[in-house]
Amino acid sequence: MRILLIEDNEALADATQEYFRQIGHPLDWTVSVEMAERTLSWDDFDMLILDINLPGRSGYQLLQSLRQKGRTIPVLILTARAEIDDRVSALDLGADDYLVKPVDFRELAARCRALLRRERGAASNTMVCGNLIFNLATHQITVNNQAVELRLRERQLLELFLKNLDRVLTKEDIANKLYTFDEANTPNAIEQTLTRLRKKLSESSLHIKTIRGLGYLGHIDD
Amino acid sequence: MRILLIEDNEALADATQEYFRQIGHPLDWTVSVEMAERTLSWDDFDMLILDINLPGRSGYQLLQSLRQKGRTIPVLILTARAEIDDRVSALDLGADDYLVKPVDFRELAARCRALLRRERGAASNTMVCGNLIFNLATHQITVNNQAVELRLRERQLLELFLKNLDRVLTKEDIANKLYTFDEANTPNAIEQTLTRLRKKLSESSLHIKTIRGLGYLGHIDD
DNA sequence: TGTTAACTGACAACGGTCTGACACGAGCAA
DNA sequence: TTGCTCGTGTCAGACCGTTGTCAGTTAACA
Repeated sequence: MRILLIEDNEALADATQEYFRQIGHPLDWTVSVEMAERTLSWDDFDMLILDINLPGRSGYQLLQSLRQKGRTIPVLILTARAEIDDRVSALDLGADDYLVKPVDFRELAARCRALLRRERGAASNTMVCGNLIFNLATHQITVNNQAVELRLRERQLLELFLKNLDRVLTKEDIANKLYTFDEANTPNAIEQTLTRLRKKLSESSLHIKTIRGLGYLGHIDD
Repeated sequence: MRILLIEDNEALADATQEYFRQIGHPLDWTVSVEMAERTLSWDDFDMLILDINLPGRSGYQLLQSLRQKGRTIPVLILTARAEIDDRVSALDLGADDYLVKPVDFRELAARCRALLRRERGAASNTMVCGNLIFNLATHQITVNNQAVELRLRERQLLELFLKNLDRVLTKEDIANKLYTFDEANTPNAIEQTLTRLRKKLSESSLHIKTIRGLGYLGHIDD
């Protein structure tokens, strides 16, 4: 669940990054449309938070060019109050939502969750896998109706496997989703987190299988 | 899926080789254009990563001569920031992509994957042969909708035969695709892997026929 | 039928993965 | 500041699966 923030105000960007880190969504940050385009050309994000007023090319131009290329990635626009009439054109250009500054981070996070949920085509905020229930909004996880306490990394990993059931995820895939650019780690960090997650989910019907030399496969197993 | 790196900086080459090994793409390395040409004349690679600034003949010359010979192999150029204006001419000369040093390995790997995918005919992410389906995205293989578990080498071999249906592959061809220089093996390693693959695919319509003294031929057979 | 290539069961070695122990930094309280 | 706790990454050694080798057998072709 990686998010890219395109925002030239460093203080705001820092605060946003920090908030999203705390709630468990790694968020990368670029200051300009040019940098964002470069990043998007090779890395894979689940959504964009895009400031409209940027030095150089404006956020609109980025949005427009993305949609012209047929990319459907969810985009949430940030706009200052003075630019509020822009919202119509923002939505017309293919933004999925917009938010007026100053932003309340909790609202921003909630709207992101909503967009990501819509993307998945899921109506509810919970993911279910056999006896395991994961509430994305409250971060509560239960196995057989018993609460299970997961740490941030474990939760991220679980969410990733639940979203990709019956699909092989390479360590690289996982690293790309869990870590931002400046958090490069040894592959062992993932193994370690996985060990911890497996231990905590030993009673659940989610089984994460190792495929040696390739990666991991999450599937239901009862 | 073999990649050749042409780079005179040993530290960088080592690190790249190590990273690619970890993500499962063996990578061979030569330090000069001359060596690369010799290697390319007798061995078969799926893509090149080419540094521009090399002692002796420059990377451009290699690229140019390859394209003049009509070779369409994907080439990704590495260039130092000072040479950034070169990118136009690099792309003009027939490079498929370029990257400015210092390189982020994840970006390098992602761009390589993108090129290889494009090469392979991006659209379809699955290869089908009768009742056998090989999903390149999820790495899952099914025969009659039953999952089949293959090991790394078996998967590589299967992919090779699927890409070369109705074409004879010599053992040497196969060795060239599966092994890097420093993994030289007896021909028996391939026979052994093939035995294992055939056993696991006994129910499938892919049949790998032995052509004594020549090699192997993969074809549909139902 | 003899010769040679290919096949395959058994086994060992290598290397990827797992996991306990520890290090380190952030957050917090005294 | 100091000291404590907690989360998470690193390290190193154990573990164990995959894969190459060996050797004996089978099949192909002259």
